[in-house]
Amino acid sequence: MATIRDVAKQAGVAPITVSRVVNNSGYVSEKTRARVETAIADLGYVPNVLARSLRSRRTDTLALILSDISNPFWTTVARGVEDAASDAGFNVILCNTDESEIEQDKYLHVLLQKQVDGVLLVPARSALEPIQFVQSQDTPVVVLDRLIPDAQADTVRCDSEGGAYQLTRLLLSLGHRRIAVLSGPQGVSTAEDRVAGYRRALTEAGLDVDPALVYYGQFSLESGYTMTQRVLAVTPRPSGLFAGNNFIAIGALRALRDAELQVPEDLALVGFDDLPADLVVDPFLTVAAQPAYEMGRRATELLLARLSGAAPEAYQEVMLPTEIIVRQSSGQAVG
Amino acid sequence: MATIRDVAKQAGVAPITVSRVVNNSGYVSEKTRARVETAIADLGYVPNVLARSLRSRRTDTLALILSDISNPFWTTVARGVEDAASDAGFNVILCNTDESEIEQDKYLHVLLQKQVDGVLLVPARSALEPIQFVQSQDTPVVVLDRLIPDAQADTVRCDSEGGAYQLTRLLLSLGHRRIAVLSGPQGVSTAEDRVAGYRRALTEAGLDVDPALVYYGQFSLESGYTMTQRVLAVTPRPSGLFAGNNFIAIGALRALRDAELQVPEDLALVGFDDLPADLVVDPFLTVAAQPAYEMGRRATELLLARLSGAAPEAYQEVMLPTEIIVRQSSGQAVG
DNA sequence: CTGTTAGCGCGTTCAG
DNA sequence: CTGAACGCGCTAACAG
Repeated sequence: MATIRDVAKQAGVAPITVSRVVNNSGYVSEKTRARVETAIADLGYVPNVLARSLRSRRTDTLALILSDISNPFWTTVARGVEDAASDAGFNVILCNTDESEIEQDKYLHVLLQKQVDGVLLVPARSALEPIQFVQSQDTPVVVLDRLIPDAQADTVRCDSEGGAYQLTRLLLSLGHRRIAVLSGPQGVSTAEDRVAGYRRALTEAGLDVDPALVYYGQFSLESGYTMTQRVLAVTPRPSGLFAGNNFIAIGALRALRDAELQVPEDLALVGFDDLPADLVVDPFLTVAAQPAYEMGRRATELLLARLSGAAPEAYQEVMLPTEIIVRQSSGQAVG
Repeated sequence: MATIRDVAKQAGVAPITVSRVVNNSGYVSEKTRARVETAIADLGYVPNVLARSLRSRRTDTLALILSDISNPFWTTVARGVEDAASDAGFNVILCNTDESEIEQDKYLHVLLQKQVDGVLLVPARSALEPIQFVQSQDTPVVVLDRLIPDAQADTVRCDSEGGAYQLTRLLLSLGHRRIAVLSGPQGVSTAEDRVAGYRRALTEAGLDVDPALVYYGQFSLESGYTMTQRVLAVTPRPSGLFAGNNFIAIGALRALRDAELQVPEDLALVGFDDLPADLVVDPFLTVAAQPAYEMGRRATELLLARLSGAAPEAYQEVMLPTEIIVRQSSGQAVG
């Protein structure tokens, strides 16, 4: 609980000299530096960054707001953010919204109160206001993973539409004609884009989109389970299933197992987002994998560039490609 | 970027009055309150908690230092911490050490500089110094998941020894006589306790502990894979395998699959730490599950009790039980 | 190379 | 019920 003044007194110098030693700023002779360092060690001095930040007007802290860190996709994104921030000497505060705008806005408020230098936001919904609120406090934002139409902000995301298109094309090329899509919430761009890609692939193939085969729900296991049960009740039953994220895919697999249906024999399944190698013994889901770590890194680098003034004037829109990984769950060509 | 003074001026009151409105402290007449609130809204005023904390000497922030948030066990612990903290109006800063003492000590330093009110520490190694350092800054610590001998600090952990004992007994009761254990790093109490429980079960059953069947490594998939390969090279080959955590278990499963061995037909497998329902389609591992969420909650509640002075004088040592969940991987009785 | 002055934005203390 | 003065711990700006 020693302050900079205690150290200064002990070393027989002015507080600012201690500050220079601690921060490696300005000139300090070797001799005084040594004296100061001894005093610091003797007193067990730990600088108070609150006071530092209050004065310097920077906290070297970024905020990362996302839906749910327990989803391995977000865990990986967060690691990318953390690593990039850490390389630049920044800390990261992480907040889970569970897709709730209310939670999101609460967190934004708290974080701005904490004077974070920048915000990485995975928006719960496509609303402009939260972005504008952050910007009104002179704090830069990067929108991550999702698109907010008309937002004047940097964006880093993946090509959901394109990935969905390719996955659907894959099923079509294997001979499937009735394909259902189980997506996330309406109002979330990734959920909508994945349905859009699905539609484009079907339309291009000259097929009609059957509304009974298009589902919006949550990006959760429970929702995947329920939507799958509803799909299975449709006649004629589809032969292909496209899950809008990894949790929906797991929910679908359970529902299919409980209905005693085999994948891919009875139904072909493809999904968005791979599961990390650490978590699965035997990867067998065919997926459109997003470069989660890279997304986190890129977004953070962009934010840091804004902070340092190194970024170009115009807002950047970074779109990363997905990678289709074909495994067993999509099966072989049918009938 | 409006300050409390700007608001005061706009509302025609003193800054302290604004402070009273914002913090709901002291008396303010309805009329002035309304005027102040209008001014706050007009100016988009956001209080600066750095200044607040500097003055009040509390940040309402806790630190959580653990090995690796991408392990679902820790994700769940973190959720318990987050929820308990949030209920009490506290924020949590999370840091990953990857089991490195150097990283851990770096983070401790940063966190104390940030003036966190308390620390939840999953210690990378059984050293006293880090604990003492935190305490020297008048900051309370709760040691989480692991034991540090002689540490004068609250502790919340699970009964690793007991869980390991029961898992090993289970394998013994199924007729296995040669059982290998794949554990985490030496110097980490959970890794050592799990080996200790294994030893006790064998000894009690009148069996010798074959040193060739006891492995210390990392709590990682890679390590689990490698250790399993080494186990498989031992003659006579063991018929039972005890994995010291969930990642080691997954690594073991892969190694066994690559060696074209069936679980449980060729080898029975049991492990520590369950995988959350969200992540597995078909749980089949027999495990000693730890109440991860509960651990996080209890530890946080204890820390908060210390902060508020509500905790008893003496340091608490909370030990939670594990739950044995028998599934397919342990197989039926043999021989 | 070192020091002085001043003030970051807020809340505690004490006075009205 | 409201306000003035002061200082939390630190560093920017400006000397010397």
